[in-house]
Amino acid sequence: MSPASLRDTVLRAAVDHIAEHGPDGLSFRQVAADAGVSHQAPYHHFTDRRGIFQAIALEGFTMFTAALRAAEQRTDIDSSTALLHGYVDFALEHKGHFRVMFRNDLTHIGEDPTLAKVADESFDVLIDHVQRALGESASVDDIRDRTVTMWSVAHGLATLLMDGPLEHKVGPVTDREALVRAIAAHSGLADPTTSK
Amino acid sequence: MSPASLRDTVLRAAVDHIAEHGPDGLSFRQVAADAGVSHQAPYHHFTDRRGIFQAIALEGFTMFTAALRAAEQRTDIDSSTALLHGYVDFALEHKGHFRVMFRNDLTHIGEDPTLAKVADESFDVLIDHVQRALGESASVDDIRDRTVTMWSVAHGLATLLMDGPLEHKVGPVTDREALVRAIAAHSGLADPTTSK
DNA sequence: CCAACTACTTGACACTGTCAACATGCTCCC
DNA sequence: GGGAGCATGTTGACAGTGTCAAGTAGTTGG
Repeated sequence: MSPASLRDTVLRAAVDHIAEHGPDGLSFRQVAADAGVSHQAPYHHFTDRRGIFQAIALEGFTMFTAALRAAEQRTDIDSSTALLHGYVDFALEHKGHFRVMFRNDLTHIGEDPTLAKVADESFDVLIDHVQRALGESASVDDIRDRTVTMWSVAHGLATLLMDGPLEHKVGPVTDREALVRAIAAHSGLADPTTSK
Repeated sequence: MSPASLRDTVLRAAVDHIAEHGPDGLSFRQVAADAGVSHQAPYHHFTDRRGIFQAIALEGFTMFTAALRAAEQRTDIDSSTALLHGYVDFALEHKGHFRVMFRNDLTHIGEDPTLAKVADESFDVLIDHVQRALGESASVDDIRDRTVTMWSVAHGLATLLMDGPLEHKVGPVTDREALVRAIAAHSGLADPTTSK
């Protein structure tokens, strides 16, 4: 097994497991056993159990930033709706990462400057977007409030869709595209005067 | 220790612990020890570890429904903003419960009809509110979309405030009242009958 | 009065994360 | 070339965890 391979094997196994069963049941020893390696081998790639989560979150936020930036470039829908779409789609398509990224108790992001920086870049995509949409004359407070609004809608929708209570309550979402579009409209996100 | 007392003691200790350290570090044996009782005693009140979380979620959703209904009655602000306020305030004032309520992996709400029913009642407050606000003529789709929007904003804001990334990014929220009000306004939540 | 039940105990088991000490191969440098 | 150092892995041990099993007081009801 080449140098980076075991690390990668463990990481992918962990992400897959988390996507399906959540982060809590994840066993350090189990992933080691699944990789056909001794129970201590992963310790040479991650300082401890938390290290795996930090690595997953790091990878996740990196992909997240790229996904949001890419979504913003869509030309078929207004950029705010596109950003909302990108946020929700990423969460649902990368559950293994997303489930960890916002779990402070798992990552202790405050104690990991590298991780904090990468996470910041993701959020900056949102802030920059709002800033650009509102123009130079916008007040700091206005930018803040709109960013928080957009972020709340996106994050709330993503987590509600991912964890189930929403679908259980309002029925299965057959057309995510339409739902996201409707919510963007209803939440004032897609207002033509504030989008590109 | 009287009959219901140990159950209550364990429950309260668990809620307190979760509010401070999250649900994952919670140790069945530790709470038993803290209560000055043998490590197996709690099993007579909760079938297993999950049973504690189900009990917490049950209690949580019951309080949540009451809190949302109470918030809706406020007369100083419009009822949609009030509901948003109620949602966010409950989350931040009952972290120990809220952290568990939406963690399907902890409660397995689908396997517990009683819990599912109580949770449904909470969400019904939102649905009923939107239905009442939109009036009889509103289409099913419209009600659904607006409910999901409102729910997303509320849930997103609550979780982002609770887990920190928001405050870390946009600075500490000194005036939650004002922030909630601004978000309600920006997200078209305030007075849904005249927005859009 | 005794059988059933509730509330709780002690004891054991497999499993977990982590510390420690040891093996093995690769690379670098004198 | 050869040894030092390091990365990668191993086995062994430890305390702590959730949970099954069996036993013990105290209460209750027929």
